[in-house]
Amino acid sequence: LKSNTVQKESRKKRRSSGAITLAAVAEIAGVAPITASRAINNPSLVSLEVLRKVNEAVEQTGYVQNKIAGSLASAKSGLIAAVIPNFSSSIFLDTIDTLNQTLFEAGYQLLLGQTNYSKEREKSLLDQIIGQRPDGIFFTGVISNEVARQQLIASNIPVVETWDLSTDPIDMLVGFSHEKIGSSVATYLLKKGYRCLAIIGADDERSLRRFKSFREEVKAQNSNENLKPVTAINVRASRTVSKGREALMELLAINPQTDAVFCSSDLLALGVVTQAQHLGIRVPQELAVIGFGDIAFAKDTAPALSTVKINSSEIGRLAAHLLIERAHQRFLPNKIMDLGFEIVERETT
Amino acid sequence: LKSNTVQKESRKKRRSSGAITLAAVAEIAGVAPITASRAINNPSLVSLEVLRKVNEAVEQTGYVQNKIAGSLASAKSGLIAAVIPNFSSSIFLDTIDTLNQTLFEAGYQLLLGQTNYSKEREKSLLDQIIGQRPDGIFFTGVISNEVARQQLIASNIPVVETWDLSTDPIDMLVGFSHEKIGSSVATYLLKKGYRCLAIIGADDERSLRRFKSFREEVKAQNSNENLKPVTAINVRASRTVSKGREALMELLAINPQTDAVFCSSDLLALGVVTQAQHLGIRVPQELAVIGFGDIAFAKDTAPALSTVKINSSEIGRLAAHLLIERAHQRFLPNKIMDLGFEIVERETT
DNA sequence: ATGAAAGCGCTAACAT
DNA sequence: ATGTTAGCGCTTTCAT
Repeated sequence: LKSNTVQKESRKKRRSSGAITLAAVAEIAGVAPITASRAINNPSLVSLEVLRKVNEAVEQTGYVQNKIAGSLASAKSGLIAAVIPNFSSSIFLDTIDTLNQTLFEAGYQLLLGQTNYSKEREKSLLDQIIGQRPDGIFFTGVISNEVARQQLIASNIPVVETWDLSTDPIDMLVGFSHEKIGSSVATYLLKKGYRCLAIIGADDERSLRRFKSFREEVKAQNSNENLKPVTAINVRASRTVSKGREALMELLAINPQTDAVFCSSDLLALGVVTQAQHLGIRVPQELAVIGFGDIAFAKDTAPALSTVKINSSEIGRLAAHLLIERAHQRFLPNKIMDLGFEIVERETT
Repeated sequence: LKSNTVQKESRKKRRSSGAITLAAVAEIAGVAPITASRAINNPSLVSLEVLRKVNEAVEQTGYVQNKIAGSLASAKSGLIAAVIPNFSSSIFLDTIDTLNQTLFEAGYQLLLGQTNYSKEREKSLLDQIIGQRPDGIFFTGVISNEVARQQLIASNIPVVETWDLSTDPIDMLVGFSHEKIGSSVATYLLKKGYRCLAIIGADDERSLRRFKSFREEVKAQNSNENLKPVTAINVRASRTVSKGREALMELLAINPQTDAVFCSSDLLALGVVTQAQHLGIRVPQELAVIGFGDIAFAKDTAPALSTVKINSSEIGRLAAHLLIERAHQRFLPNKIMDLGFEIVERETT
C-alpha cells in the first residue's frame, strides 16, 4: 500500500509543520477533506458510515485539528481575551474564574493579559490582543483612552467592560456604581453613630471615585451635624495586609480621634483590624473598619469583617454570556447592566 | 485616484473579514507585501525610506497585523498555554503572574486553561490547547495520564511541568520535592518538642505526598521515642479559612491531645489559628500550627503564621525562560530543576 | 534591499 | 450527503 506522503518532483518549495493534517485523515478515511471537516465539527451533516470511518482515521493517526488554519479560514478564532490589572487582587479572580468556566463550556479558550494598572501597558497589550483576532474582549474596568476606544470600535470585536458604570461604553457593560458605594458607606457609618471618618486606599481610579463620593456625602450631611473632615491615607498600589497595618499608624498619627475607616480592599481592612488589636484599640467600639470586596474569608476573621459585597462571579458569568451571544450575532437589547452591591454588616462596624 | 478595492468580475466567490490587510498597507506605501511585512516585523531589513512610508501607511489605515494568518504561515503562534487547577488557590497565581510578565516582555501571549482538579477536564482542555498550536505549554503539576503524555510528546510542543519533582518529565521540569517537605516539617515539629502531631489538608495528589512522608518520618523517629500516631483530617477540595476552622473542631473531637498541626495551605492554617483563639487555646503554647505556601499576609496575621515557603515567582520566571529558549530552538542542558523550599518559623510554632 | 511565487491547513461558497 | 474550488492574510523560499 503506497500511502506514504508523496514527495513531488522534489524541486519545488515545501514547508509543512510535520503534523497530521485534515487532508491526511480524509485520505485515510477515503473522503474529501471537507467531508472529514464536517464529520469532526458538525457530525450531524454526514452519514454514520462516513462518521465512523473518519473517527477511525482520527484515532489511528492521533490527529488534532489545527485551529489556527481553521480560524483563518472561518474568521473565528475561538478565543476570548480578558484584560486584568494583575493576579494579586484576588477580587477580580472570581470574575475571571467564572468567565473562564462559562466560556470553556461554550468551546472558547481564554487569552489573558495583565496591565499592572499601567495605561501604556494596556495599549501595547491591546495591540497584541487585537492582532490575535479574538471573538470577544473582556475588560476589567472601562477603557478611557480615546485612541484605544476608537481602535476597539474599528476592530469590530465584541467588547464587555466591567466593574464600573459609564454612560457611553464601547459596546457592552456589566458593572456597578462606585459613586453609590461611596455615598452608601458614608451614610451607613454616620447612621451607626461614627463621627470622625477616614479612608485608606489605593490610588486606582475606581477607589478614588468611591472615596470622592464618600467625602461628598459626609460633607453633604455636615450641614445639620458636627462632623470632622475625612482624613485620607493613600497606599498607592499596595493593597496588602501589611500596608493596612502601616496605614493605620499613619492615620492615627494624623488624626487620633478617627472612629471609623473605609478601606479600598478587604486585605487593607484586615491589616487595620490586626494593627488595632496590636495597639489595644477595640474594634468596633473604638474603631470601626469596613472593607471592600468581601473576599472569601472576610466572614472568618476575628472579628468578622464588615465589607461591601460585589457579585463578582455574576459579572464573569454575564460577561461570558454577552460575549457568546454577540459572537453568534444575536441581538442584545440591554447593553448596560447594573449589578448593584451590598453592605455586609459583620463585627467590625 | 482610483485606489478603491477593485471589485473583480463580481461573479466569483469572495469573503474577507473586512479588516485592513497587509496587502492594502503595502499598496499605499508603494511596496510589495513582503517588504511591508519586513518593515513591520524586522525593520532592520529595509531601508529607512521604505520604513517611513510603511509606518505612515500603517498609521493612516490603523492597520493591526492579523497574527492568525502569520501563525499559519510561520508555524509560530506567539501563544504559550498555561494549565492551572483554578483561580482560587492564590498560591499558583504568583507563578502565573510572573510567567505572564516574563512571557509578555518576550512578545508572547498567555492562553489560560483551568482543570478544577479534574482529570477528564484536563484531557479535553489539552485537546483544545494543542489545537491552538501554542509555542509552549506550562503545567501546574505533572501529567500522569499516559495518553495525555504521549499526545504531548507527539505534538512536539515544548512543555514545562512544575510544582513537583518527577523522574521522567515529559520535557522540562521546575519544581521541588513534596516528600522532602513532609519529612522536613515532621522533623522540625518533633525537634521543637511537639509529640502529638496531626495533619489537615486537601486530598489533591501533592498534599497527600507531603502527608505521606510526614507520617513516615514520624513513624521512623518513633523507634526511640514515644510518639502518638498522626491524626489526619481530610477537607477534600476546600482550602478555605472556614474549612480550617471546622477541621480543627473535627480534629479535637478525634484527638484532643493534639499539640501540632501541619496544614496543606496557609488559609487552612489561618482558620485553625482563628478557631483555636475562639476556643481559648493558646497558639503556639498549647497548639502549634504550620501552613504551606507562605501567602503574602502570612507574616501579618496575629500571631504570625509559620509556614513552608516555595519560591513560586521563580517557578514562573524559570518556566518562562525555559519555554522561550526552547521556542528559539536553543539547547537546554538541565531539564530538571529543583528549586527547594524553606521552613519559615514565625509565631505559630 | 526588494520582490514574485507558492503555499501554511483549513472552511465558505457553490455545485451535484 | 458529499465534493470542487478558491481563498483566508500572511511568511517562507528563492531570485534578483
